[in-house]
Amino acid sequence: MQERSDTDGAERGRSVGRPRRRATIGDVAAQAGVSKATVSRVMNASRTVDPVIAERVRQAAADLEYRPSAVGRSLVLGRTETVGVVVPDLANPTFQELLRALSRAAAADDYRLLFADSSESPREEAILAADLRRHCDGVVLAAPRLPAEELATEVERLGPAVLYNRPGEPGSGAAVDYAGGILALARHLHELGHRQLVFVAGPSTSVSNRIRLAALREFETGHAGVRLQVVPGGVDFAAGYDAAEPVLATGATAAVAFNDLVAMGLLSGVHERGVDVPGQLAITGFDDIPFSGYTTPPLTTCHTPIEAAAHACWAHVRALLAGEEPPPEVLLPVELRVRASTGGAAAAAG
Amino acid sequence: MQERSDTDGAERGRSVGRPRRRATIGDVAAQAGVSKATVSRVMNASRTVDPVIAERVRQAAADLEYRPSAVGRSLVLGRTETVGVVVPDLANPTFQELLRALSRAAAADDYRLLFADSSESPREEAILAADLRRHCDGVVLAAPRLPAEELATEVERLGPAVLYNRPGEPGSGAAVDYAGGILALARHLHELGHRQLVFVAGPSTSVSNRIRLAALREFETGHAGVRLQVVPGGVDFAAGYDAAEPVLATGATAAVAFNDLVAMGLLSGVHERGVDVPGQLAITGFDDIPFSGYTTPPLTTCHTPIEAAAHACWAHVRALLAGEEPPPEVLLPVELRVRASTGGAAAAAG
DNA sequence: CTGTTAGCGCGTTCAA
DNA sequence: TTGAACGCGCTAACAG
Repeated sequence: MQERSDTDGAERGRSVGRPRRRATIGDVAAQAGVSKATVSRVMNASRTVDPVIAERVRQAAADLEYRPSAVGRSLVLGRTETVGVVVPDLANPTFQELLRALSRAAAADDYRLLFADSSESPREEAILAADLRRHCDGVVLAAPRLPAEELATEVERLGPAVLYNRPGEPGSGAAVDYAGGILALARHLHELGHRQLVFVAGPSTSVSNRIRLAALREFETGHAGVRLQVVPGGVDFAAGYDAAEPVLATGATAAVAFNDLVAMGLLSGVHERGVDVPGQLAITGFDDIPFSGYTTPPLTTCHTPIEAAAHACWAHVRALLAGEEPPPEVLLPVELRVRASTGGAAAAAG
Repeated sequence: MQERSDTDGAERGRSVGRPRRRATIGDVAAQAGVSKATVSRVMNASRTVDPVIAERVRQAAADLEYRPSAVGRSLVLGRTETVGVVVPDLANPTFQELLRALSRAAAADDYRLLFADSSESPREEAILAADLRRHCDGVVLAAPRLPAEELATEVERLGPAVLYNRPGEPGSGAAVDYAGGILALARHLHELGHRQLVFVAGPSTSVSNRIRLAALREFETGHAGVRLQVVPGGVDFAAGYDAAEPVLATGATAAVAFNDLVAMGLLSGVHERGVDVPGQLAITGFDDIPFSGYTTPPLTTCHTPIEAAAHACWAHVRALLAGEEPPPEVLLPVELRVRASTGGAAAAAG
């Protein structure tokens, strides 16, 4: 009656803890009656081994549930077959897609990915990258927030390092054509008759934010009658939501948001204030995240080919790891997606 | 004039390729005029070392840009301080949040995460988990799709392995209370007068799908007059969108979707057919992903505490790695979020 | 075709 | 307090 449930505890411990030592190559060698070198050859599918012995080794490995240690292998080979990835914010669907696509590309070459999220902090970014790098063969820095000179130093120090969305900087693998995309959006709004524009900015640490802003300023100077104002924003839904009041205060008829998340937040914020979109305010986003087609109204935005970006970055990584000359930076073309948040579809039809 | 741009090529190669060998502990030892053991002690902040010598070592390390190799360290320590994570589909915001939170929890303990996406394939899942496991100290399997027996075998084989959303199975670290959540949704719909329900199912490989369905069936038997139908769905937006026709064909007045993504797709699909939500069809989701509050109408759903899930799973991992008895499985409470897609808010007010 | 040997980079005994 | 020696698990040279 007062017997403690030792059985339970033991069973549970056994099934989860597995205190028993994992088999090593030596154990398998002993069990199969061969040398470690032979086991190694069998495990690496070297053809220069007697089929009978090979089978014996495989049997021993199976019996002992032998799993070659990647650490031992990495040490002698001098490579881990692992690459690190640092993103500024995994909450952004853009970086999710990048991570996913990168992971698949890496897997196709029998590589794995170490992951880290810097939470938009440039300091964290450098620290995380250096930490990951110690454990793997190279790193991909997605839209790093570090200033150009520091970043160049980091890239140099890190060794194989590839940048995404840092066009023109050393180590750049691929970058979205933000200038082209923003110009397409601006032209689209201009054609619809908008002259008072407001840019809901991203973080000042974001290079792509500066590119967007510069493109808009250029558009402003190049088109008489166009006036551009700027309100601070951020990277996420909340930033856009909070920008609703400042945006409306500018009196602009069209808002260009840093990205789709900001645009969606702005949409929500102005809706609550009874503002009609696109009637009183047209809104555009950037990225064409999966949800942007299903807001109310659906969002006019720029589609960015993330999968192509991931493949370009991986090709760059792969070349560096192979000691080859990396391919030139890829400038990823964007595609305007006109939806109802600018009333563009109706205008185009009419 | 015809001079080739060798300078360019060389500079580029230098800044990216870094052919020169990375410094090892031996190099630092030689440079500082001490033994490798002393360098090791300094790098690991052992207090038993002369401050003057320690400083000399640090200087040498800085000069040589020495980065201790994690591989060498892992080999001798017998641990990598890395843990693997396998998710069925990173396109789902739920798993993004889990990965993010898990990553932060791991980082707090100076661990890193290896990442893999199984694309909903049970086979891939086992392969990826085994592969990751060779490179690290343990794995977290998020909502694995493997059947119970095979999964139990895998968990046993993998060694430190923790499951998310496989309640009651060996290795389970945390699981969302889907039964409780689905019942809350069903009761909510029942109170609003709905009797004809339709469940837009998830993948048959998903245990949490079976839990949802079982809970709904139980609700059906326990409440006279309630009729439950089931249509096949899936995990994403497209699955919900494609289910619009079958759902409408059932004649049900309320649809319970597998998750928020499916609910959003369904919403979009029935909208296109001119169906009023919630007037002609009430719709509920599950997970309360960030976008669910901003659809039109906003989605009634169940909020799941992903961060708590991640922390529970990490606590489990941490205990296993320390050789301690893991904490008991955590059943994560869900919270009903009533929004306009069921008209619940208005009904509650009226 | 197989075994022996050496060593990848590091932390940790044990002596001095 | 420091250094020499050893070994973690594995693969690559070389010899047989």
